[in-house]
Amino acid sequence: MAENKSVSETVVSERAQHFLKALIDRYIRDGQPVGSRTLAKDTGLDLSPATIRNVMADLEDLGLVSSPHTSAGRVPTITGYRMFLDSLLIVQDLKKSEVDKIRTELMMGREDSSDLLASASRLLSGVTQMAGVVTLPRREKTTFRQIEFLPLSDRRVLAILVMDTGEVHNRILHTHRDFERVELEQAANFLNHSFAGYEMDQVRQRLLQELNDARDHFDQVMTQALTMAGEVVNASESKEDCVIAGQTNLMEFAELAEMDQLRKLFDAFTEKREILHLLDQFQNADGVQIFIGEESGYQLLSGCSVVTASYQVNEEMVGVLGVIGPTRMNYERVIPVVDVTAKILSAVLKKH
Amino acid sequence: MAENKSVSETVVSERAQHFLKALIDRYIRDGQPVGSRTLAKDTGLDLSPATIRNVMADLEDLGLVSSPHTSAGRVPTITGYRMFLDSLLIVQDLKKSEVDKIRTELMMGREDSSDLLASASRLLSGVTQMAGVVTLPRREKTTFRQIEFLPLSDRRVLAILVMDTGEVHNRILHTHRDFERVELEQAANFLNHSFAGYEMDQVRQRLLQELNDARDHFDQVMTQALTMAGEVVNASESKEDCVIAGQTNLMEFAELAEMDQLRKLFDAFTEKREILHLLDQFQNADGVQIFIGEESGYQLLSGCSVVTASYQVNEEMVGVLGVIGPTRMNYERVIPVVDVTAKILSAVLKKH
DNA sequence: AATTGGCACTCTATAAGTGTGAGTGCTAGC
DNA sequence: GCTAGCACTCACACTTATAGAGTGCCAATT
Repeated sequence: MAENKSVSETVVSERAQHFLKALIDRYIRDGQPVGSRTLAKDTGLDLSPATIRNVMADLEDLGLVSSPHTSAGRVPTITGYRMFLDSLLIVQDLKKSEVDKIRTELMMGREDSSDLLASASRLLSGVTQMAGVVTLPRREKTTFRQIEFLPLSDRRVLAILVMDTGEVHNRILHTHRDFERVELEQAANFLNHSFAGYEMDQVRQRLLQELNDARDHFDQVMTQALTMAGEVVNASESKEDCVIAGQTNLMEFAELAEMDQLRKLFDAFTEKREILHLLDQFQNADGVQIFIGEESGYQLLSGCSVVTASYQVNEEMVGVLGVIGPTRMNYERVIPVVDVTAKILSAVLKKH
Repeated sequence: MAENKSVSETVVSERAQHFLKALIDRYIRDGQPVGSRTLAKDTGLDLSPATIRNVMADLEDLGLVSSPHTSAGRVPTITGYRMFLDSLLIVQDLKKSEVDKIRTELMMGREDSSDLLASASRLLSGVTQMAGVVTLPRREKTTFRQIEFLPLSDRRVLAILVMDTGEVHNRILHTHRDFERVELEQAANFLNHSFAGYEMDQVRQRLLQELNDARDHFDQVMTQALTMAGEVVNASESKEDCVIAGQTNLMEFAELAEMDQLRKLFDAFTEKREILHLLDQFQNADGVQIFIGEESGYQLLSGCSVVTASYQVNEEMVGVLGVIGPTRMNYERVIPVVDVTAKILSAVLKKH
């Protein structure tokens, strides 16, 4: 029995792991440092507090738990959480009734796909009581379905771009002369034939090529059409890229009580860039990913965790959805919720 | 000199008013109860604290100021604020440079009118360091310009509604059969001829009439067209109706430090209904309106004030814009900012 | 060798007491 | 009508005391 506690190998005895899990479970429950007495009662094993203390000391040496001060209980560290998440946590499936609730909620007559994503976000936040977030399908991965131009008055043209996800973008373009309806229709026809079914980044590239060609041939109409198309494609690019819901839920958590941090977080939610950047990393990961705020120096998210899963359209992962909440969150519940939501969302998006 | 202090008439002596103004100015400055000594120094008059105390006692009897506890200075009451705002406050015009800043900011190449409103909201919040809010033009007041239908695949039609404000709404409709492009064009043509230039509530009414007529004549195509139009018109109705920016600025204010209240406020911002209802009251008021949170039992806004002005399109007041912040705000500055922004926004909207 | 009881020690959180300063109200005098 | 003076009040900051939770370590037990 001369195993574990070996030099620098992070081998943690079976029993110690059990205690770590018990501690984290408890800490997640009531958010206060867990003492040896409490823990002794929590685990099924009939051990005295003193024994637990010894084990805790070992865990502390390994950097898995720490105490805020000498006479307080123990609190999991980031690495403690990591171990918990990676190997200790066993998530069971969501209850059928809950799955159904999510499904009906998402099915409910959403016509527009951006409505759908927004309601997925709201759903996530509602079910978990934390902040829900859904990235819109990445432009590069979505495919072009259709473009149309409508003449308005006074040298203005309304350009409409439809993606295969059902997203619609429109933009009013100012042109240097009036266009006839037929002209615009022709232009749209051409563009639709050339580009339908291509992914947006290909579309953008080919748009440029064709534009050069058309210029070379002094083809005015075509040049104009391509320019207009380029404009609306680029505009669709810069649109807001994720939907966040239920931010205010985060105000309830004691660990985020500091106005200052909370404000920074909320500002990031409005700005969205950073959040998006963060989520994009998980774009191509399979299954549920968990990210603990401190892990990557994002001090913005210190005290927070992000639980994500990506969703698909046409077998291709196009977006990420998830939940942002305090690191001390109920993962057992949140993980399956995120997982199921991603799957259902993919299913709903597919058949539309 | 047996004037003021008369029975129930709220006659406040010239001098007392002067002190009230000085007190509020000071209170707005540093947010703490103002004592007689401080006030004595603040006013130009060379009076002793004791004299001031007497006057303050009078003001307190009139309910214009109050002290949090016996040995604290005085704080304005709601009625005190009201008097201050109604008759004591003199706002001077904004500096030319600031006006220019607002103008350029709003002019800056916004194509889309909803972009424009959003950036007005951001502008308001940026300049005042509080929350900015702009209601979208009221549907009933905006006029119908154009509607178009585009055939998508699989019995779906994209309906596009353009208003005279430049707003564009679109919606994917599911129909019970496929439509030819020409059919849809005819339908759109008809609708455009019949409704262009009418206000949206008229459009909705007449849509219903025509629908009945068409049903009576068993005119299938027309019925379908009118139904589709009705659908997109109604959808445009239910869209989110105001743009709020810079909410997080409110987190800085000590009087809103209570998480609980702040959360309710933020929730109201996301929900928007209540805010909208509040702002709609000022729709037709001329010039800058100021609303003190407590005044109307909206406990949601207790501790807050709302400064608004309405903006116009085609000589008609269609929307409201303004700023939400703590009652203890710098009105001298905020009022002209709101005023000017409303005027410039109207101007920008006009010539588009 | 693992477990346990006992004990001294540490540190927090809470309450209770203490001064100090800002500010008031009142009264008498200018 | 204004002011100086004075007694009084109250919040706030500071100190001190106390209780409680929990630890670490050691010696005893199994």
